[in-house]
Amino acid sequence: MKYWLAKSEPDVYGWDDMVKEKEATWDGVRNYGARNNLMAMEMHDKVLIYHSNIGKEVVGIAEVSKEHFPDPSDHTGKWASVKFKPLRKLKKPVPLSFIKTVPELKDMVLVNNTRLSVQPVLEEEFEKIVALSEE
DNA sequence: GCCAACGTTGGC
DNA sequence: GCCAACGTTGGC
Repeated sequence: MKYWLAKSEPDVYGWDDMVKEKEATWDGVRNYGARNNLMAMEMHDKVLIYHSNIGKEVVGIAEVSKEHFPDPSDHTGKWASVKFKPLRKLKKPVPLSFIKTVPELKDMVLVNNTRLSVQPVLEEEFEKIVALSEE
């Protein structure tokens, strides 16, 4: 079981849109690092969904419901896409500004490489964020 | 709206 | 293969 974090701008496609559609196709990723992460995902891996720009917070947990396949929005055949199924919304969103103050989370890619839109998360980090969302 | 950080492109 | 120029992302 692996853990990930995926970013999305909520005014383009956010948590609520995922829930409405029951399953989200994560396409349009045009960054090699992010693509490599998409391709490393396996069924049922857990994914934190993060809202960038508006909110700047982790809002929910999803799981991988379809492993990588060619990105339908791409015609070069270079890019990959996956599908996520929303599992549950966090009781309380966990904002980036707060994550930055938590010593256990200071090494998260989210904090150190703000521009990577699909990134790995350690199990401890994942658990910590879930715990923080329930305080 | 600005700007820093980073990734990608293209000239050499 | 290096590096400058440029474009994009995303926090503030």
